Order: sequence, then structure tokens, then C-alpha cells
Amino acid sequence: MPELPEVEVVRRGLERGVVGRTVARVEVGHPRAVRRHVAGGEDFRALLEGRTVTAAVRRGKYLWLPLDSGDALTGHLGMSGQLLVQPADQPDQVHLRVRIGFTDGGRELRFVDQRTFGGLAVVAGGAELPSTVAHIARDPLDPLFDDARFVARLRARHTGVKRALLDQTLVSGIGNIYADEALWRARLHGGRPTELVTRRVAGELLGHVRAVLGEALEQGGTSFDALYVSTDGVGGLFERSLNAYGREGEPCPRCGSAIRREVFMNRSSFSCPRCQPRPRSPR
DNA sequence: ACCCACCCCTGGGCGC
DNA sequence: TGCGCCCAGGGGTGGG
Repeated sequence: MPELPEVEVVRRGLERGVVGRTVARVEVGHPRAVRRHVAGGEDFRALLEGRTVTAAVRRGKYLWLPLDSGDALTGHLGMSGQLLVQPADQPDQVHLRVRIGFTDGGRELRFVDQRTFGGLAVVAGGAELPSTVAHIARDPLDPLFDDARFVARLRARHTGVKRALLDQTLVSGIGNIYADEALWRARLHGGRPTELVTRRVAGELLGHVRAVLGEALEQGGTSFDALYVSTDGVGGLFERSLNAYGREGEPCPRCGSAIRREVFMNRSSFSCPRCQPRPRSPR
């Protein structure tokens, strides 16, 4: 799914589209979409109806809408989730899972999710920081992100740098695309053991992560297909700026070598064989 | 306290 | 056409 830039685009849409509005009715069309709401769909509905949305907040790839009850409507888009703000007369999407209507009768909030890896839940008392999100680290665009702590924790790991970048408890918001893009910029292979990364290199890697996330956000995110879209259903333009991800066999924009694809953590990794040589003992 | 393999889903694309 | 693979930007869980 959506990584930080795409989720932030969605958050901004929610801020414009639903903050300040009061929930009138909730329809759960697929129980799996609220499976993280342990008390079930009926309880989910009851906790939302009549409540007013007070803000739209994001940490990493998690989103939440604090409610005037002190609870929070949390959401994760998983691999294929969308949160759309659309007119009620818009035809239902095939994978519409949850519909939330508001008392003003305006556009409704729809959770659409093909693969149902994502989901919504109401977390009691979660307006400040939902308990289900508390284990997630801050992301590199968060003003309170602690660079020195990240560098120290990264170097204390015994794993590969790409695995570390994807560990949302170390640094959040990075997924497979932006991990590969940051590693390409840093000229690092993802299998480089974290304990061998110097402070300087770790700091540079973090700088590349921050840059690529920021640039992607400015472009509205990356949209390979219609799944990764804003609350208005509009895709971002960053795909054209990708240097490594998804470019197997194409020339590295820096040195011209053919970009290689490796399977890593049961998913694809793209890198330049010349700029990002494999370490002796990759992790 | 780590780290990792596995699992959860649907659908598009490809080779046979 | 149809079938069976493989693949896809996610995270949680449980075992080592």
C-alpha cells in the first residue's frame, strides 16, 4: 500500500473533508474490514454515530480521527485500502467495505479495500495516541523524530539495512518503494549489515529517506494503478521520479548499469549492481 | 529483546 | 479460453 507520502495525502483529504463533521450513520459491509475492532461491527457503529470528528492525524502509515468522545477512529490502508470522501449518490465501489454518512448530508466517507489487509476500528480513549498505534515509531517527517536515536538504534541492530528501514518500530512510514529509492540514493545494498554502517553513513541514509519521502509527497505520492489515490480518487505523480523501484533491466540513471531485481523478505528489491554492490555477508 | 517465517486476502498478468 | 502460477506499495503473530 500506500507508504507515508500516499497516506499523508489521504490524511490531508480527511482534514479537509471530514474534520468538524458529525457522524450520522455507519454501514459495515464486510466484517473483515473492522476485524481489529474486537467488540464487532455493531459496537463499532454505536461508538461512531453521533460523534464529531475533531482532527485527522497520521503516524507512519496509520491514520486516526480523534472524536469528541475521546475515542479515535483508526485506519490502516493495508495493501489496497482507500479512504474516499464522495457524494452519496456516487455508485458503490465493488470493494466498498464501510460507509460513514454525516449529519450535514454532504459527502460520505468510504473505506474501499480490495484485499482487506487494511481496516478500521474505534479505539477507546485513543484520541491522543491510539493504543494500537503506540508501538509505531515516529516518521522522518515528524518534527519530533530523533535522528541521533535512530542512528544509534539502527547500528545496534543485527540485521540488514533494508529490513531495518521497513521495521515500523524503528522508523515508520517507509515501505518497499521508498526503502529501495533511499538505498539507491545512498548507494547502499539493502543487505548491508546494520552493525557495519557508520554513524555518518546512517545519517546520510536518513537524509535520503527524508528527501525521497518529501519529494514524493510534493508529487502527491506514487500511483502505479488506481488503488493508490487521494480521498478524491486522484493518483500521484512520483512514479516518474523512481530511479530503481520497478525498473528491472532499465539503466541506472547514475551509471547506466541494468537495474537488478532480487527477492528479499519474500518481496522484490531493486538496486543498481554497480552503485550498490552486494556485501560479503548480506543480511 | 530481538529476528524471522508465516499468514492473512483479491485480482491482474503471464506462460502453458 | 482456461488454468495455475506468480506477483502486488501492508502488518500481526508466534516460534526460535
